[in-house]
Parts: sequence; C-alpha cells; structure tokens
Amino acid sequence: MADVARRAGVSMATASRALSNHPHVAAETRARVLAAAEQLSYVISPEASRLAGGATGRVAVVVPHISRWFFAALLDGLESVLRDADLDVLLYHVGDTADRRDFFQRLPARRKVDAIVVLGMPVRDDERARLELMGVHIVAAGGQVENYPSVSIDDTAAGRQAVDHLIFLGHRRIGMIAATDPAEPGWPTGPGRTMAYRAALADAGLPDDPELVVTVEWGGRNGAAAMERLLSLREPPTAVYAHSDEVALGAMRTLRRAGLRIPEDMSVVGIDDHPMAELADLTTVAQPVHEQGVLAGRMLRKLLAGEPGADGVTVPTRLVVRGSTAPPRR
Amino acid sequence: MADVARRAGVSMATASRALSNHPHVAAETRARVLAAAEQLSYVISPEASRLAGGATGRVAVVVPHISRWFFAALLDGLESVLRDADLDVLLYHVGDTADRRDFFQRLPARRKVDAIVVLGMPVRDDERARLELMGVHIVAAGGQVENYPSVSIDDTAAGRQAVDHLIFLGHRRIGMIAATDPAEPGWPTGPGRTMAYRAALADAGLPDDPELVVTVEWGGRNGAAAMERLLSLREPPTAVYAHSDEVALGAMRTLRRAGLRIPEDMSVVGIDDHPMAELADLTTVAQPVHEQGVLAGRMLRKLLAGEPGADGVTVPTRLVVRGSTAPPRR
DNA sequence: TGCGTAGTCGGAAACGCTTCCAGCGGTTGC
DNA sequence: GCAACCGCTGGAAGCGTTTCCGACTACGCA
Repeated sequence: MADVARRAGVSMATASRALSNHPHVAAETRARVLAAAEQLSYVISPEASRLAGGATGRVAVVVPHISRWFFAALLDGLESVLRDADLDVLLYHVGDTADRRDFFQRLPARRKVDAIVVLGMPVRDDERARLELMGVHIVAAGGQVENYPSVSIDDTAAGRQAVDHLIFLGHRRIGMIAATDPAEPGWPTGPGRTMAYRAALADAGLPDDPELVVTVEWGGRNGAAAMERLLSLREPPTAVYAHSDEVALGAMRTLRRAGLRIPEDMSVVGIDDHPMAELADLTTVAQPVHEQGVLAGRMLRKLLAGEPGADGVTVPTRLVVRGSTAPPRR
Repeated sequence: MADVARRAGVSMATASRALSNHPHVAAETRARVLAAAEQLSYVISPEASRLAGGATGRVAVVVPHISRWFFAALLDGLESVLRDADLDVLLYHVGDTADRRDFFQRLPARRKVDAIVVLGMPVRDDERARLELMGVHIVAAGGQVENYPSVSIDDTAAGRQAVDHLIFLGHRRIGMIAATDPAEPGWPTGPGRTMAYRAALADAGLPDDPELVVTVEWGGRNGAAAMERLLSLREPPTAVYAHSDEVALGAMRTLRRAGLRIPEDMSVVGIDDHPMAELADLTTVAQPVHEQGVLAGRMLRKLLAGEPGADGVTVPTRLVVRGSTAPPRR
C-alpha cells in the first residue's frame, strides 16, 4: 500500500481512506489512488485490514449435509445474498455426531467471522451456549431453531397440508414414514411433521394405529425399506405420507417393484418439492428452500448493519398436486 | 495473548512458540502456557497470526452449481479432507456467466487463501491467466481442466461404457441427449461424452444419424423435452443415452407419460449414478464423485506441504446395470 | 576449574493496515 | 477584517502475532 500511496503522491492515511471508500477524501485524490492501485494491481490485505480495523467480512455457515438437495439449495440462496454484500462464506460441515461435537467444542470459526448461520439444523441448548461464546450474530434457516432470528416453514402446517389432502381424497387408513436425521439418531427431523399427522387423524375422527407409523433414517433407500414394512401389514394403508420427498421416492420404488400402481393402489405424498418430485410425478408440499436461504442472508445483512432484524420469519408452504395421489379404490 | 503469557509467567515470544507448536520450548513450559490459554479460553487471532506469519490456512473452492448433486457431493468429499487438515473452506459460487466473469475479474479470493480448487468446471485460458495472478496452488476436480493437477473421470471412456452397453444389447438406433451447462450455453458438459457416442457407433458400423442427437441445457425438465423431440421422429430410437442421470430421469418421465414401457419399448442409460438413479432403477455409468473430492483434497495437502503432487488422476467409472436397459423388441 | 555447547527464553522489530489527532489553506459570518 | 470553521491531508500510534537475535542456564568435558 505504501507503493500505491507513493505513486499517487499521497500519504498512506489518505490512500487507506480512498481505498476503503471513506468520506473526507477529495474525489480527484481518490481517483488518483484508485488508478495507482489498479496499475500496480494492488489489493488490500484483508488480514492487516482486519487487524487494525474491525470486521472480518466473513460469515461461517454451518450445515449438516452438504450433498443433500435441501441443504445445498439453502446454501445456494444464502450464498448469493452474502456474495452481493461482499461477505465471504466459510463453510463448516458437521456431518455426523462426532463432527458436530467437535465443531461446537473447538469452535473452529472463532475469531474468524462476523456472524454465523446455521442451516437446517436444530441447535441444542448446550451448543447454543458454545456458539454464543463467539460473540457474533447468529441466524438460522431451514430448521426449527429457537432463540435466534430464523427463517423456516411451519412444519406442522406443512404436515397438515399433506395429510389433510389424503383425508380429503377419502383415505381412512393412512401410513406415515417418519424420517430421522442420520447424524442425530432418534431425533425426528420435524417433530411438527409427526404431530401434524396425529392431529389430522384426530380431527378427522380416524383411529391412530401405531402400526401405520414407521420411523427410519432419512434417505431414499430407507424410504423403500419403510414401505416394505408397511406392505407387510395384514391390512396395509391406502395412502402414505412421507416426511420428505426423497423418502417418498424410495417408497414409490418399493411400490413399483411390488407391482402396485400409483396412485390407483396406493397414494403417496411427500414434503419439500424436490426437483425429482416433479419428474416422478409426486404430489408434495412445496417449501421455498432457496428463498429461505435468501431471507436468512438478508436478515443477517440487517443484523450486521446494526438494524434490529426481525425475530423470525415463517415462509408459507403449499400443496402441489401431481399424479401420485387419488381417492382410494373402493 | 499477553494475558496468557503473563499468567503462564513467560514472555509473549515463548507463549507464541508454545501455542503454535514450535520446537525449542520446554515441555513443562508449553504445558503451562496451554493451561493458561485454556483457562482464559483464549484462541489465537488468525488475522494477526497471518499478518506476521505466512499462510492463511484457507482454501478457496470455486463451484458453478452448489445445489446440484454432483457438485455438492464433490464439495462434500473435498471439505472433509480439508477440514481434517485444519484448512478452512471459502466458498465461491459462480453460477452464471456474469458471476463467473466477475469472479475471475475481481478475484475476490485474492490475498485470502493459500490455494484454490476448482470443482466440476473447465477453466478457460484467459481465466487461468487471472487465477495465476493470485500466486497460489491450483487444483481441479470433477472437470476436464488441463494444465492443473486435477482429478476426474475419463469422459470418453464413460460414454463408451454407456453406449457400448446399448450396442451390446442389440440396439442399432440409439439416441443421445447431450447436456450443456446452462452457465455456458453451447458448451458441451463433456465433449468426451459426445465423442464417445460417435466413436462407439462408428466402431459398430452404425450410421450416425444427426436426427438422433438432441442437445439441451442440463436438467430433468430439459431431458424430458429432449425425449419428446426424439419421440416425434418418424422413426424414434430404441434406446437413449443421456449425458447425465438427471437428464435421463427427465427422459424417463416423458416415456412414462407417453405410455411407453422402460425398458421394453425404450432403453435408457445415463451417467453419474445419482442417488435417484437407484430409486428410478436407471442403468448408468457410475463415477465416484465424493471420492474425486477427497482425492483433490489430498492432492492439495501434498502441494501445500511442498511435496510434488501428482499431475493428475483419472478415476475409473463402471457400468451399473439396472432395469432401464434391455435388448430391443424385434 | 574453565570453557564450549545445547537447550530455553526474552526483547523488539517487523507484518500491512486503520484511525486519532493535528495542521493546512480557504470560506463564511459577524 | 478577524475569528471560527470546514474539508482535506499527513504523522504516528496502535492492532496481535511471529521470528530474529542475543542472553542466560546448566551441563559435559578436558
């Protein structure tokens, strides 16, 4: 930077001000500095800049499963707005339980970022305590995180949309394939999605047969296995509600293999509106995933700018009727 | 850090050496410093550390499409090994042409990273020139990038495996759905995949009917449209080779809608072995995506350690036969 | 006993910026 | 006409590390 200043015939102080867009620099001087920087193809050293100044210009993004569509889409949306704000994204993948413990214990992002956003992942209280040690803003998206400004869907409402649709079509015997997060075995992805099922059945005066509920780890293959369980019942359901599209897609594969027709012999409904759902003609409850990432990014920008961000946003879901649901055969 | 040094009763110089695992520190002293740091829950300021020292401990990862499975899986693999090496991942998404130009023009990662890895994306010569301005190591994965140490599959071989399979089954009239990258219209994803098709046909003594080739942008929906084109021919093919599974899945949807049976009326083969391919019972040529990311990460570690990394690795692909291919009806 | 040496440790100078404070010439208000 | 003021600029003090270099200790050997 000394070179640039010399070339522009100004002091380092002025050069610094010009380069970082501070006021109190004559337009002409600024132009001269910028030109000098350009010629020397000089860029400010972020390290030195942060050392002396304040913010790092970086945001940590914590995500449990990079290669799953839902999380990747969330990240995509988030990244786009952070990039527009000239914020760099530091990616932290906390795939399994060990990673996760390690992340919250070591806090590898400490002192490295201005904020942290947690994607699609509930944060436990003890983890929250660790996170707060970092003393930076925290935002969540796509997961049911309390205590933080966050954006997500209403899982219960989404579940209701799916199950109510099946009930409306006339189904009385409805199975549910609940998905748990493989990283947190036994922990339901969305407790709301399960509650919605029971509430919908109760409201419709239908019995809640525990046989009809099977819980598996997330994933198409497990969805397929779950459907096998359901088919092995003495009296299988006439419709199945899956907690996510991938699981539903797995279930459909089992049905196809069994020679059953969809939707004539069995209706299937999922949640998410995964791109594959369209190709598979799967009825589902769509949630705006990319948009949730975008909203979280905007929220963060506000927070970083010092404005009091909204506490939380719930984005709407909507039923997308395709060819995998129909009234039951009588 | 001054606090830590004081508490441990040593100078800052010694504290620094102890904390960054340098030699020439008595074991007992080091333990004392570490304990003091622990008690004060102190972590080194990376900014200051880099300013004085050398490396940033960060790696830039450039990826064209975060939310597509292939790229996300690559990133997943890469991230896991970088994390093990205590390297932070700075994510740069260059979705469309504008992003891309902007990235290579502004080089936002400049001075921020020790290395850069390009995922699933060919780099043009002019872009390469810009990249080299950063003066850091460069590694590529999942794309056909020349001049860099890189890991990828042999696209031509993969294409041959797919097309040869169809030919072996007895198909004589084989369609191809070629995919281009939406970010770089007109640019074939894998020129090799196209060449393989022509070479296979030629080797089998089959005519190369231009009608049978349709080129679309990547994506399931476009795959579906491409299949419609193929079905509108006077004499449609008996089998279709798609450049990627998503495209193949789209094609299958059109076939299903048309009431055609797979594989009886039409065989379909893809490339990638997308998780959905298994659920859709799609025959495909599998490539180890996650592993390519891992290998790229290892290569980078070597490079950063000063060892001469291998110039490039080609990982093998293999045909996975499922239910979407069969001999043609006669 | 004296001296060289290996192993540790401390002082202090960078590292490349930002920002406080002061100075400078020129305006404005009375 | 003078003082107060304003916009712009420069000097210099940090910011929190690392590392060079010199000093100090304890020990082995002649």
